[in-house]
Amino acid sequence: VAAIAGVHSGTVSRVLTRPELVGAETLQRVQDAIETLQYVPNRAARQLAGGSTSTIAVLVPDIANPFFSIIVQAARRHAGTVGSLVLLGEADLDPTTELDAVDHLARHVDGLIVCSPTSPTTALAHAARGRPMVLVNRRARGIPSVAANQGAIVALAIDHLVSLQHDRIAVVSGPARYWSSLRRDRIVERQAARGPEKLIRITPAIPTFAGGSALLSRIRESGVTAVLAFNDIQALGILAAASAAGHAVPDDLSVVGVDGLPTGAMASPLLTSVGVDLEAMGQTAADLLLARIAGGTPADVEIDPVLLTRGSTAGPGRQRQEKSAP
Amino acid sequence: VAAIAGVHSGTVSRVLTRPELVGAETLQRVQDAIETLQYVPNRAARQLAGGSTSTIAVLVPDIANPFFSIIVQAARRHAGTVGSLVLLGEADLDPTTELDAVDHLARHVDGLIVCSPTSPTTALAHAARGRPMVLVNRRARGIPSVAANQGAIVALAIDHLVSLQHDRIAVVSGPARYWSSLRRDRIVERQAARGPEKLIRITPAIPTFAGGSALLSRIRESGVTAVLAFNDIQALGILAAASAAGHAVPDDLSVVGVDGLPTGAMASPLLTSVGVDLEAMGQTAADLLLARIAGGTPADVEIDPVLLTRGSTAGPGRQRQEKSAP
DNA sequence: CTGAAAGCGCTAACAT
DNA sequence: ATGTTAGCGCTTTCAG
Repeated sequence: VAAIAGVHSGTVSRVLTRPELVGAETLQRVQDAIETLQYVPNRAARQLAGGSTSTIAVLVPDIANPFFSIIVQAARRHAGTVGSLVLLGEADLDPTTELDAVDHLARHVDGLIVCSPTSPTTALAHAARGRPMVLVNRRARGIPSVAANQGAIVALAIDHLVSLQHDRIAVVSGPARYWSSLRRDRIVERQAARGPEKLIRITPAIPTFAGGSALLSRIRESGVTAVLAFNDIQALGILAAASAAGHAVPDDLSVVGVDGLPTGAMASPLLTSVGVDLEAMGQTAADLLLARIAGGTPADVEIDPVLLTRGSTAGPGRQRQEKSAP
Repeated sequence: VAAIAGVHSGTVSRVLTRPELVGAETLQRVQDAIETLQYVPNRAARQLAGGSTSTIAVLVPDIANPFFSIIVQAARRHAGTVGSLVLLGEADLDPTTELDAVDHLARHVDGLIVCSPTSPTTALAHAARGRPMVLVNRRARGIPSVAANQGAIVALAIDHLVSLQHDRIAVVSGPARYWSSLRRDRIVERQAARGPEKLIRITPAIPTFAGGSALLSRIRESGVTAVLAFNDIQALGILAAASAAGHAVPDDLSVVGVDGLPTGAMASPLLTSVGVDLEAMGQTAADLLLARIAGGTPADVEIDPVLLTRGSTAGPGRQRQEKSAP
């Protein structure tokens, strides 16, 4: 490129990184050469010379989980629009693996997005070696983050159930490892002390399909007419167990999930869920990271959920009423 | 490292890449130094100097699709065991995007795994710039590949339905862009000419939930008692539409999916499916690629499916019989 | 078997 | 505004 544009390689570099420092005519000539040569700069050389790698890392606990794969997709797409590649890391919900992964990935990228981290924030920051980082589903001072508004999630779900006349509602906790889970717990606790409805906390529970299924008996024993699961997958487990046990949903039991995953709309009955815009989360995370890499100041974004009213919720005791009606 | 082990940097490099060329005592000394310093070589410098990047790329049409996210997970894990990082690419089911992605990714990796490619093989190979590549769900001469055994998938599904006494079966095609879809079409065609059962081909069809739902009327009109969908998601769409239309599954209609995705086990009724071990596919793809990078010869692996008999299939006309019983 | 030296392609200071 | 120079951290000849 330098040769055919008749300039020095240093000038080509400037055209690529700080075009405002280059004369208009030269700029044009170099850009033409780049175009005709289909020239693409070498990232390895760039990184080595102290420039940017145009690569970010996205670290998730489990890429096979649709919750994360949707976030990764959105983040990758957004990063791609500015020419960044993405390195994918997995942490397996293990703090040590997570720190190792951050430490390892940080060496090769301009910045990283860490989803649902389980290690202490300080350890994370240390492992990132000063690289810009944004946290998804966790807030920490000094580090930009994007998280679902847990307060609104609980409020939307409980309000919906209460408006349906439920007054005893089971609320299932999530893994203690997740900040979002802990935060939701606190909110539920506060709400339990305040609202007229009775909130029965169910914990510990595993937020998987099997974990949800295993919960059914405890839910029934607690005498509730409705349950707010930790997430959609767990809610589907409850749904399946209920149907297997001959309990009608929503007539005997209303079930509300969280996240609004596509799979919830494939169940029967269709799962009522508090939907979180995961694409927005992923895209926002990428946005925040790119801004931070560009030297911007950290920001914390909260994603507001929306209620997806579907078939798994209804008023309590509909069946009982029908049965007692002669 | 070179300093504290008292050797030249070139020797450190040899220890890392071809330890057999180094004296036993020196080797030990350098390895100790590496250990105490927690030294990790710089990939950018390595690549620049002509060495390996210890990075591979995995390209999928859509990472939010569980089919691919499971493959990616398995491939990434396997690559991770030998210290390789993975760059994630998405092709959006568009041949041009796909070629661009391959071309772009190939510059930065030791090799690539391309899942369900839609571009011509020669174009793919060209875009890969001579980098080792393995294809998933597509066979091409000269390029290693791993694919599900489509013949066995069709055989398993049809045999199952025939053994249940179905003799008119709808078979739904997949996207013409997919090699696997075309291949399955050919196999179905051959089977249609041979078997005693009547196979009604339904095409074109979109392998999504909505695509499946939209198919219900055509399926009913064809007068079949069972349907083999292109994949699980589409099958779930058929299931949902059937239930919405008041048709009982499996009594009025048996439905068989393909892939054995977890979500199929969360539906109601549980989806009968021809399961493909996607983890094995991902791991095998990584295996083949690493072997190829190491200079091995290309190989083609076929993954054999297993039938997951669940609730969405039964003998035909069960309901009719019951109704005509009295 | 190991040290020495060249250079991968780029960026960032410095010089003009 | 552009050319020049000196590396970035490694691998790879080539000597010894």
